[in-house]
Amino acid sequence: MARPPARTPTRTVAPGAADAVAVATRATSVYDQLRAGLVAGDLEPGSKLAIEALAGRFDTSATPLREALNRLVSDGLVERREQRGFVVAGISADDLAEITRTRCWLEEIALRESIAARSTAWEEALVLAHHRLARTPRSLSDSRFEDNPAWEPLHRAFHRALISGCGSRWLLAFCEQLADQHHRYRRLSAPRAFVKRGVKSEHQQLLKAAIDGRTDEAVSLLQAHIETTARIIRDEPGLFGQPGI
Amino acid sequence: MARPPARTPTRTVAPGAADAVAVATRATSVYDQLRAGLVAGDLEPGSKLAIEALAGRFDTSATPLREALNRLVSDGLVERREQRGFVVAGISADDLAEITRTRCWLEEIALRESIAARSTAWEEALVLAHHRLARTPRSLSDSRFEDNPAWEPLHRAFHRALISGCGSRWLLAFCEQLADQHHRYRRLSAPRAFVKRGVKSEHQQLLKAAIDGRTDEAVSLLQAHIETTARIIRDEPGLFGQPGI
DNA sequence: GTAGGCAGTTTTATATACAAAAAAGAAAAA
DNA sequence: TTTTTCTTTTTTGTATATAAAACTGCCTAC
Repeated sequence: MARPPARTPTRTVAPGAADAVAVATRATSVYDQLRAGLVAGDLEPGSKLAIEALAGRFDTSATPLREALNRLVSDGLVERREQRGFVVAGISADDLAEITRTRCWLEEIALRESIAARSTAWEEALVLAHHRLARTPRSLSDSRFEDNPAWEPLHRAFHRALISGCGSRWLLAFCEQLADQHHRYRRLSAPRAFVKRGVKSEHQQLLKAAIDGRTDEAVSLLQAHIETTARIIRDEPGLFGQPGI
Repeated sequence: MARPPARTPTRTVAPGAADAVAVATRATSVYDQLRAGLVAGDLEPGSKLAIEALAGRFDTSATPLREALNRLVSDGLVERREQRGFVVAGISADDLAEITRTRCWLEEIALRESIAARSTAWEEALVLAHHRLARTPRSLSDSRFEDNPAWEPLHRAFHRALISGCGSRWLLAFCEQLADQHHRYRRLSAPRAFVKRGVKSEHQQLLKAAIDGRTDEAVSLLQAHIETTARIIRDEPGLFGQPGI
């Protein structure tokens, strides 16, 4: 499921105000870490998530670990096998296609609504997010691809900014969930593949179209952006089923 | 969140096949029961979900109960207050409006895709679902409204059948989640209000339009259906904030 | 050689025990 | 009376212990 629209901010530590916000609970901390690892594709799909082993790894006990795993099931990152524990969610070409299609549908609506309701604050936040993304190199090295860990969060922030004005926390949560899924597929497919396309220019055009209120064009660009990424993942040899023998 | 697309069937008991399906775990059983109660509006929004009390009520211990609550948070039916336990998810006019809007958006897509991809199997399942719904009275009594518990599951099944051909388990899961939310609002607003409108005829028209492939018309009818229900809930006096004093 | 079954081991799911944080209440100060 | 501070109680969150289910490997029967 998508986790529900974040009524409670995900932040777990007080920002420094007088009114102390509760400190992160152990289950939440494990959830965050495991989630990050799953989205980053660190764990192989279908592999077992043994309670004891993980409890040791995160220096905690079974109870908070099970809670974290239960939450991750709702995120679609973990599968629960009743009486048989938990495994990392599986992947398939079909699933990727469904995620892609659904994401295109949902982000189209969200983007249209965002643009229709556009405000100065939204535009400014968008420009800012784009600026931060644009000045951050995708790769740490010029000659070969070496993932810049700072890039992805900014990329996500830009896409979030695009649709943030849609007026539905539910829709935003759904989009976020689908984006997480996409991200996982991307990381699983080619952890170190070099991006050959002009992602930078794609973002640039998208920004302009959105700001200028050219809705249809912005939507086309966004969908093309999503679909291109998905295609690259899909065509990666050896990701699904039989490796490219 | 939406819970993820149901890869594992929600059914928890073997359907009778030779290959025994794992029996429901305690956490799952509690989850199912609590969920039913929440969706049925049995618990007041914002009220505390005390672990001990609930554990006693369901004749189990804290661990499975906490797991169930964690899952319900992802469904948006329960809120987690870090270090302060769990409460029944709150309601508000704004939230209802967002749910309604989002549901209209998503079900429009799902219905369009379903109709575009329509098959004999889909049509027949739809007709069947409608037949079962149509022959089931909304109220057990003719003179005054007395909820017929058999009606709602059939209603849900009909709506699910409408969009079931959309080709995205993700989208279906999102729609399901939003429908659950709507259902909860409906039950909270007027547990015993008499329905004055021609729901039956609305369904009839919707069925015809869908089967005949009149997509735009079917979408309009579906959205009107959703919005009418939402309006009735919203206008119910005393649901949100200050009661209608 | 393969299928079926039976002990032993491992792992899951649940119950219980315990530490720490929050809530409630009582007493003192403004 | 209202506010504040300190204790007491309650409840949450976590660790550990235990029962039950699933896996493993070996043995037997066909």
